Amino acid sequence: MDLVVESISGLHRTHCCGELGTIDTGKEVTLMGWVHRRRDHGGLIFIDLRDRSGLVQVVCDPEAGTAFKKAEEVRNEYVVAVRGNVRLRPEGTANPRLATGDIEVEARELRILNPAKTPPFYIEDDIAVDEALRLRYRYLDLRRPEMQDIMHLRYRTTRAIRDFLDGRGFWEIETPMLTRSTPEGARDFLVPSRLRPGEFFALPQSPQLFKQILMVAGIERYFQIVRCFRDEDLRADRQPEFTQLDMEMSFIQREDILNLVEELMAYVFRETLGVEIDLPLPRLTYKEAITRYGTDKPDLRFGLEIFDVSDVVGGCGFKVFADAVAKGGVVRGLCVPGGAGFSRRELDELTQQAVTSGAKGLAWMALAAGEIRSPIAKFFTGEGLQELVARAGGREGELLLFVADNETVAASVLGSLRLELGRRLHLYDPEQLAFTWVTDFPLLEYSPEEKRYVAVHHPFTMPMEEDWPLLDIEPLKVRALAYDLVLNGVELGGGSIRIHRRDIQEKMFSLLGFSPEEAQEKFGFLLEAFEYGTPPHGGIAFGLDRMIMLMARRDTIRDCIAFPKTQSGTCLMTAAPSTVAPEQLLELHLKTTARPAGKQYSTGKA
RNA sequence: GGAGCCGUAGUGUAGCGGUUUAACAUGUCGGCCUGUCACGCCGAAGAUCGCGGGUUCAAAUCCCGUCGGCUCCGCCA
Repeated sequence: MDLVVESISGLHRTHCCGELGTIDTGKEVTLMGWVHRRRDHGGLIFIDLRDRSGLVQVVCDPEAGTAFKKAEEVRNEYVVAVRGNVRLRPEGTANPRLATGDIEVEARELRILNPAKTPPFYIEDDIAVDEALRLRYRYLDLRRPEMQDIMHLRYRTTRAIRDFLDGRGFWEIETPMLTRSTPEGARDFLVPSRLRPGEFFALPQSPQLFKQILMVAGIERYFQIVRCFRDEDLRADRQPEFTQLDMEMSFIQREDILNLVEELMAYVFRETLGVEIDLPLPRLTYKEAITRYGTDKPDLRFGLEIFDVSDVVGGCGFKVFADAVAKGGVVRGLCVPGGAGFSRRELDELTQQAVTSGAKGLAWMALAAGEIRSPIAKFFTGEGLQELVARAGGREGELLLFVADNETVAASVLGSLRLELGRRLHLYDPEQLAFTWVTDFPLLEYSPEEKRYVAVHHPFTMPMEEDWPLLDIEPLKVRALAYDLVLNGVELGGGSIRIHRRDIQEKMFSLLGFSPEEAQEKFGFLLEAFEYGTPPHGGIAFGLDRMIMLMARRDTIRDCIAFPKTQSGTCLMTAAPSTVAPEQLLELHLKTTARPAGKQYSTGKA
């Protein structure tokens, strides 16, 4: 029998598959969806019909006539309409693993609305399939329930954000996608102007300048859920286009923003996940975070804090430690529970990781029963050893790890070891949500490449008032009114109180090495706006994709974006980017110096 | 720009110099089957081992290059 594709006409969907239950017994329903699976018993055919809401079993009996005939033709992922009656399943055939497992739909009419090719992978959760294939066939990947759940979670999250902010008097305002390239920050994506030969727009890295100008404009409370673009290399949690929740408020101070954001987070997590977040959220200063956790985005799901023994090893017999302290560095370490039992190989791996992240070496002491095993124990007196162990807080069965270096290196090495050990030793509950604020970031850091100071946050960040006197003396010691929100070791977002005073802004530019002319050239429109009555203001921006990633417990934001790019910045479904017709380039007054050679985006198979 | 891992029927894997006509599972196709739900049973088809070059009597297997995917460093105010 030739496959007959039929019209939807005359049929109206009455229910969704997943919402049917025993309460619907006896009703005539019309369902539309995809054939999830077909079980053909020769004289009886079962079809699991799937739509966005779930699955329901459809039974086709030979007595149903043409419906049975058509059920024989149907294959996986065919799009069909079924009209029939809901009935309780016969005694003993209910399926408790299926939400609709107590009932089934007895097909009276079956229409094949569209056939389908056999998909390259299963349309179900937990598939083990090459991600490239999923991206090539993203529309099939997105049919899988777990992906639909994430897309739905994302929608529910943005809806909750809008609800909350609307209730707090925020207005959502759109800002341009075609804007001006600005210095500082990431590499811009450029868009050539056809009407202005040789000139370019840039896609926004964030709406930063526009939202500040909206404050000058008297909007007072602005937010936007907005696409941002940064032409930098990709990571599991970084895409060239990503979505920010961007906010800005006038007439507020830091506390106002932190409090508001905490309530926002509590609201969103309650509404979407049903999770209660304890407020207020913990706060760490940047300095505390670096000292205790070795990073400015600490994972507070577990302790394993860094200790400092610099003052007790100053004059010790172990030259590596003593020299580090003498040169103004530090000796810090970790006290690893259960680590005394680590094998030689495990210690080598940790050492390797320490070296990879910048350490010159890793010293260790295993606090075994009644003895201390350590290659460096011999450099210490018995008393010195006791003091060291005591200061590290080491107890029997534990392993002490030491890094001696300058403060920056020691922090980053121990920070990465801490994370690795946390993972290895299962020191935390993966289900836990540990938020923390990190505040008081430095205003500036020195860039050896550019041989000048650069803004840690951005050039419009307000220095803390009590540090203003340091601006001229020790700029690197100036703290900023900048803050990050961190969740489980992931930077969710960051913001600052902005400079609204001209004199401070000028000081900032001069510290960054901009002459007044350069500042005018680069940010003139903003500076001009600031001359017309700028309210004190500040704001914050969140990476929505990362937030969804953590809420959905995924390892990459690619799973939280409907159509993401690969690590090399391409789209495997559309094969973007691509070459364009020579006429297009001509219109844009462009000539390329390169020609992409033998580009191939298929997965290698036809 | 750099480091590492991966690439074998549609899919997931095995094979890692020679008893291989490249194996297994699953999917696909055909037949049988009236209570299955990862249905079952029988049968069949399906792979230029990502691509190019080299070493060798002999390469899926070793080497080099290249393309693609992933992780990380640099980069990401």
